[in-house]
Amino acid sequence: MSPKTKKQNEVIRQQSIAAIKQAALNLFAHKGYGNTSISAIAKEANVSKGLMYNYFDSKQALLLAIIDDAANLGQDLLPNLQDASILPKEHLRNFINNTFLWVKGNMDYHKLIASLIFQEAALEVMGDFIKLKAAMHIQLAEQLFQKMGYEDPRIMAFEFGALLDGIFMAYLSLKEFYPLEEMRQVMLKKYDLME
Amino acid sequence: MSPKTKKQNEVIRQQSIAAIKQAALNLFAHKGYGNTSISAIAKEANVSKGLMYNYFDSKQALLLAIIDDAANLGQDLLPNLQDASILPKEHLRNFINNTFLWVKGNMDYHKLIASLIFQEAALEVMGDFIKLKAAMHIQLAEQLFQKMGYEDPRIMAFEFGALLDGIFMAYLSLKEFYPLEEMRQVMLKKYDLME
Amino acid sequence: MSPKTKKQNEVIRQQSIAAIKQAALNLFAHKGYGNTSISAIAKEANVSKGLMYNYFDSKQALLLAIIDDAANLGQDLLPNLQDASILPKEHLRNFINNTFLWVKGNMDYHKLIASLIFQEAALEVMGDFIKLKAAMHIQLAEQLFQKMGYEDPRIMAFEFGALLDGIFMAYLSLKEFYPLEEMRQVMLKKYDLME
Amino acid sequence: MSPKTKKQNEVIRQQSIAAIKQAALNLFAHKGYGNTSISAIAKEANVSKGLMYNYFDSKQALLLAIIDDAANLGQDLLPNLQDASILPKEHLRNFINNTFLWVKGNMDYHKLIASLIFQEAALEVMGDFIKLKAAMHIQLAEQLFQKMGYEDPRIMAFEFGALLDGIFMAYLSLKEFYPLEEMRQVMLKKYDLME
DNA sequence: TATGAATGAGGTTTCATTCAT
DNA sequence: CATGAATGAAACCTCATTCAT
Repeated sequence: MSPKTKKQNEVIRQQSIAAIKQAALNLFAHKGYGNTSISAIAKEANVSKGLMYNYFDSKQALLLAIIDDAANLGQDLLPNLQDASILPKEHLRNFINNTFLWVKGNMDYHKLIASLIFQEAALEVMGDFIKLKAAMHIQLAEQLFQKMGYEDPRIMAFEFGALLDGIFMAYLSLKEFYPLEEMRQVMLKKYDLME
Repeated sequence: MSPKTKKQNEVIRQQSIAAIKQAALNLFAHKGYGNTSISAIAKEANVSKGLMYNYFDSKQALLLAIIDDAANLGQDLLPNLQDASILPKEHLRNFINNTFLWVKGNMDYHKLIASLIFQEAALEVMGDFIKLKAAMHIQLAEQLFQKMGYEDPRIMAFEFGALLDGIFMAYLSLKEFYPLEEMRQVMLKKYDLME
Repeated sequence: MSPKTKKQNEVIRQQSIAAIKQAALNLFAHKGYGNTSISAIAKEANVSKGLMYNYFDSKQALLLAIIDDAANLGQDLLPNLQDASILPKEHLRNFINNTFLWVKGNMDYHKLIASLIFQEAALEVMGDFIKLKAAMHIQLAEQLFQKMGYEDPRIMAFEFGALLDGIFMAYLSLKEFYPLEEMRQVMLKKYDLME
Repeated sequence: MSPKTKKQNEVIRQQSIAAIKQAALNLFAHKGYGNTSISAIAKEANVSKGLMYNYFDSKQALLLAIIDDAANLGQDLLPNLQDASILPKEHLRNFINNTFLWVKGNMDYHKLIASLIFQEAALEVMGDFIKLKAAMHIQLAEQLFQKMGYEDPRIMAFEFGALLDGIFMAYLSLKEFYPLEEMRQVMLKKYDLME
């Protein structure tokens, strides 16, 4: 009966938004964006369809919000090259280890993004966000390889990126049957990063 | 006055079927299976919606027919390991070269299949066809690495597969901006297959 | 190579027409008019769809042609009341016996007509043909009952008609499980027509 | 500001469901199930096509729901033979009177069910529901005739059923032109049930 | 803030009918 | 006389979105 305080409302809002995003991510990742209906998301999140439209303008807006979250989460992976107190080798090792950790812990985000890469319509909507990120990774790797004195850092960066992408793609497909940990070791060994 | 001969009809049928498959492959690959309507396919193929259903029982049957074509095309890539007159090294070199050629020449097929990997609904329908094929490639690579005397052929095969997948995935995304030819050289060098 | 004579052509025509009607009757009766496609009829009749349209202007025209055949076949059932050399009792006995024979021998016709009775659209198309026929039967029975000296021949005729219709309706539903022969005996006994 | 209460929603739901069923029954009965489109039902019920699918999974499910309603309505017709305080004669009289009343008051239900009997496809879907019911009626009549001391109750029951079916069939066809009330009297007299 | 009944555009599919040969 | 490839209207159905409460 008594009206909720602003703070209480804000908490409720955040909870609802989080539940919706969580449900949507789960369904988008496993069934695909096109095969997931708003009704299904609402049911999974235990809210009404109407509420979803209070927080997100459209199904597409919901997708973009999720992608955005993924991007923000991913930021932490990037080593700060400006930090001169850390050796390039260490940077690379951290990057590899962090990336493996992130993918293992955020399979749904990774799966969703991967599934969108092959849809031009999706790519347009996502405003080059993905391509940009891929380019950034490659560039960063190139700089590290250069600092480490490798001969052809650009091509090495491409190889590095392909290896990571290919490993994670197979992992998404095979899941627990894929030797993910062994592949991490392979990568560390390949760039002479074993501790 | 008389009806068309059987041969004439067969030619017409094959032309229509080819046009429909071609249009569908094109749209499926670029827009995604779920985002492509029968109407769009019919318009692209310059036939009526109804005609598609003369030749394919459903949209899904059309997809399966296209996947089947891809599978048949892909058969030729696999080196015949039984052929003892060819060295393992040569086998591997051929496999790599053929695969690069195939992907370059059949980008749409590759894109379509890649896009389906991340859709569980699609995977079920395709009856493990894709997983099977992937497994076959890995197994084949493992056998070759073993014959070539490498130490841990299984993990090497996984690395090999990841590298190929990652390269092609990036290529599909970046197209002419991706250094595909240089990556082929990288692979040949990596396994000491330069001529 | 040599052109067929007119007579030969006429024979072929009649064969094709008969085959089409036969197939259509069969399918209409068992699957229903609405659930039977022209393709199915053509396949069942072993002719092309186009040929059907040579002989019948439309699916509906084909239905009407079949109904017409049924009507003509049914004409023979009606006893000729003008023939004074036959007693009313004998007329009635013949009518009953002939009707049972006809229904048993022409289940498909009967089933088809019965299924159309409940569809107003069909009734309109069939131009009151069925209502007329039913009325004729009732009127005829009424005349016979009158001649036989019964008290309320009109109501008796309605009862007579209802009994016949009800028996045949159940027979169509239960087929060999229905005691058709026994019901014929019931009717003959009821009107004191046993020989 | 606040959402509708559960009770309000339930009322709305039931109203919509009733309107849809009513419209569908009307059209199914008069035009036939196969000749009635969802669009037509929606228009007749003054709702959108989509709403029908909120409440019924398919056109067929809608049909089944209507048949189910008819079955429930029809339950009341069956006399309770266990009730020893009522004479068989009375039971039979009640059954006849109730059935005539029911058919007069529920012509559409009766017409629909009758029309479905002749469609094998429909019969399969309805899971022998209709055949079962018919068999029940016959069996019940047989028991009554036996208790009443008739000689051949089984055949009498078949005759009884045929008469009822035939009367109602003709009534559905001729409507107000059919002497339904007189036929009821005929039946009561026939089994010596006049009060 | 929250609900879910309702909508309607658009998707997949069927099939009577046409027509070039 | 005969064929069957092709069409397109109309059927069934789905679902993102709106809106009264």
